[in-house]
Amino acid sequence: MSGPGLPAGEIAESRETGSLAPAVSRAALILDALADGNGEPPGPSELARQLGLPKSSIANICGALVDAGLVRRIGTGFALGRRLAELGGAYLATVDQLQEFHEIARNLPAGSDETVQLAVLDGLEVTYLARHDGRQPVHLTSGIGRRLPAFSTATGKAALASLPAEELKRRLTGLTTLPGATGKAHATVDELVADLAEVRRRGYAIDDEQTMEGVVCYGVMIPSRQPGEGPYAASITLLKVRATAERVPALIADLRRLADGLSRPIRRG
Amino acid sequence: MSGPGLPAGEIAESRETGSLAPAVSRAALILDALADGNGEPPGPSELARQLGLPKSSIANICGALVDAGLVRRIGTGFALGRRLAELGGAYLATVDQLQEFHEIARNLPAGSDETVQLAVLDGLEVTYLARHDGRQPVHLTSGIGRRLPAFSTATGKAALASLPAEELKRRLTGLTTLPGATGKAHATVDELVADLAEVRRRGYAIDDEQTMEGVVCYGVMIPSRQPGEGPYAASITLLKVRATAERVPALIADLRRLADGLSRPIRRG
DNA sequence: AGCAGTCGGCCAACATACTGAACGACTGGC
DNA sequence: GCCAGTCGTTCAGTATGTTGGCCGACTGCT
Repeated sequence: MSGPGLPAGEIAESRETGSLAPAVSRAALILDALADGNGEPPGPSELARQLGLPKSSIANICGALVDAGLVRRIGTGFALGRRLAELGGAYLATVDQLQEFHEIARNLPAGSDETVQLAVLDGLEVTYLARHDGRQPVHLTSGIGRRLPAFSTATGKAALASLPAEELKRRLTGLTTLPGATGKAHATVDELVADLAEVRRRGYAIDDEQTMEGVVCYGVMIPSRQPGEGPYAASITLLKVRATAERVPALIADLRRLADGLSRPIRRG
Repeated sequence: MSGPGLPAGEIAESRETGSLAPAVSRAALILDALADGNGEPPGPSELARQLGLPKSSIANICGALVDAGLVRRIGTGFALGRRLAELGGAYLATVDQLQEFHEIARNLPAGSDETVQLAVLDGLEVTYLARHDGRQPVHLTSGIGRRLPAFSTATGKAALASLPAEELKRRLTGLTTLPGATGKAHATVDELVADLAEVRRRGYAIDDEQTMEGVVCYGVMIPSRQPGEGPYAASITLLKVRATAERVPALIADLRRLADGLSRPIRRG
């Protein structure tokens, strides 16, 4: 989840500057750092080094986070706490398309056998919100809450292609090469823009082994019912050997069905 | 999720007192309030009234939370944000029994057809961490991250029964009647203690229509591998009409298998 | 064992984040 | 169409949260 390493102190400054509640912004940075951490739970000193913040402040904020259940203590170190699972679940409960997604995905004629996912675009990344596990023995999926680059996933490209040209340009300003490009993924912004034009023309996005070798994804954009939420996208993931000439059109039709079902009815304003 | 209403101002004081980073504690209170909210997204005034805190402070903290992605703006109101789903997912990823749970639950001879859940005990409540959806058409489950009282659920009672007598007594001090008791659920602490003794003797907990009419749950305790984490518990949920004399022993055996599988191997210290 | 390096936790002085009141805009009712 | 009530936002003074330094304890090396 972590990006390329920034010099200590800069990462904190980048979001903390001018906040009206610095302690809260710092707490968020701490949570992000704990979410990235893979090894042993870091203590106050380790966190202070990573974030470029005073050791005492870290200790104070972590103490408050522990009291709130957002962070738990492991020995003298810190790790994410239970209440985050609860709050994450509460957030997902506010996405009213979620339950309909599961209902519809279960009944798709072709797609119900495969892995179907729902994601939301945020800047240049997508966050996966729901997953329908098909009946295939191999599960090729990202977990709920996983964050992936938008430009190398079918969901991300479908969502990016739906943005107004100006908005897309704004999000790409300052970038010429795309970070973390490996294998078949796009390496430059120009390649991405050309692909997105193709997506708009075709009506759906294709991730042909860009995320993982031997795996293809098809994605369509789904308009959000909730104001202020970036566009959603749904995708079907399957092994490339299963993506036969007769199956793919059926899957695309299923994605259209899913998009229709999640777009139409509006239950609350 | 919300308890009985406290007078405005008291709920905030109850956790904020003496915090070394008040803004962070207040931010956690705001998140909890947003998680409880069912209606329209509340604005600063509404939140200030609920929590008994100054309106300006709420606005400042919410601004920082929005910048961090933990909260999103809907018009002039606030709702939980995307990053909570990511952090919740990151927390679940630290529970290394989770993936094994899914693997084992899928292969249980009898239980794989039913709804199998994994929960963690926290005080007098349980938080559901994972769910295996059986092949039964009706899904009778709480969502991931849902919080329920420990004394009326099979998971909660299995976990409570595993606590040392002193620890259990400590958590129950000050209580004589159990809040929110309806229908067949225990109404008094004495009833609960007697039931827990029965659970210890029997080896597993039973929720016989205490949570929902027509639905029974069987639960077993699962020791935690992670220091500082309360005991876990697994349960199998099914319609009472399906809980026949030949099926129940098989389900109990499956729960034992699940508990064994999640207890034994330790991969990281 | 002895020492050096680092750890987490604590305290008082300072800078700063918090807050109460006032502002402009809006909605609904008499 | 006017007024009352409530909304969200802004601003300056002060209380308060932040912080650098210090302490005691621990671990790993020589």
